[in-house]
Amino acid sequence: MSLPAKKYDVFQAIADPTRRQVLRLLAEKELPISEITSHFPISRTAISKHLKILSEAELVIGRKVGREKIYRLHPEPLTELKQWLSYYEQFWSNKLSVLKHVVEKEEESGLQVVRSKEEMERSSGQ
Amino acid sequence: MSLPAKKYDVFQAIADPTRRQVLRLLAEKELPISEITSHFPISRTAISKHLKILSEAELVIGRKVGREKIYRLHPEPLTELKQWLSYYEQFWSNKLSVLKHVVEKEEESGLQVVRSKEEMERSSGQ
DNA sequence: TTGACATGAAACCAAAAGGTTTTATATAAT
DNA sequence: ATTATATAAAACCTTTTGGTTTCATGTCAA
Repeated sequence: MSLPAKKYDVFQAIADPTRRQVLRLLAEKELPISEITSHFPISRTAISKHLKILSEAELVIGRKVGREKIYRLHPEPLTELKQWLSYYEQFWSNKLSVLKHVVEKEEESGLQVVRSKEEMERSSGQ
Repeated sequence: MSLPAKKYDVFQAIADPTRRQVLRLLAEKELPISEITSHFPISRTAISKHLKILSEAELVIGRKVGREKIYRLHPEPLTELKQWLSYYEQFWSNKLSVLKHVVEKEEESGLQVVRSKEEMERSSGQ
């Protein structure tokens, strides 16, 4: 009896450039489907499908108002992305973080680490 | 004449769960294709294709050593993802950032903003 | 109440994605 | 020299994706 099993996760949802643009739009303000569509060269139906996918990923929330369906941004699921990313941050970002890991390994191995001020500055440059 | 025009960008590259797992593996240490494959239930050829996609997105780098091709993580392109994400951080995360924007708007409009210490603390709670 | 508007839903389509199997080629080991 | 290993490349297959067109339905306005 597994859970509903969302068909679209955040990673898939943001993989498409059109959907990313839609998110940007909705970040400005909530909009009905027709208005969203007016920003794109594709059909209203296509946009509707993108919205359904974003909706399944819970990146947007739609509510019906009269004959319109108004969507707004719901950014919370992006935290999952952020967490995923955070794992890799240790590997790139500034050279300092690389140094940090070298140091941690050296500390684990019981070595004493001494670096000069000059070395620090060389390492932290972009 | 336009640039090479990468077929796969970071967003697409990380959309697939298998590719995300491959990245995780390579974060531990560099590995030849056959070893990577041994961690998955799919064929070596399939893994090879995933690696090609990751390679196009420049998330991994492969070098030939003897008859093996050894891949290692190259996380730099993830900065693009981070930048993309950073735009949305203002919208979710802590309530404080929401407050921050309210304040900015109020400041724009020339209003003076005064909040109590208690209000600050209430707003910053997870 | 009769259109016009906004969306929903279904049927359809071509291309891309994610696999497989088969065949070829270079390198290593015996 | 021969065989085993590691990968590359090509052909093929099925499902998913991103789009379209067409038709149905609910709501607003005249």
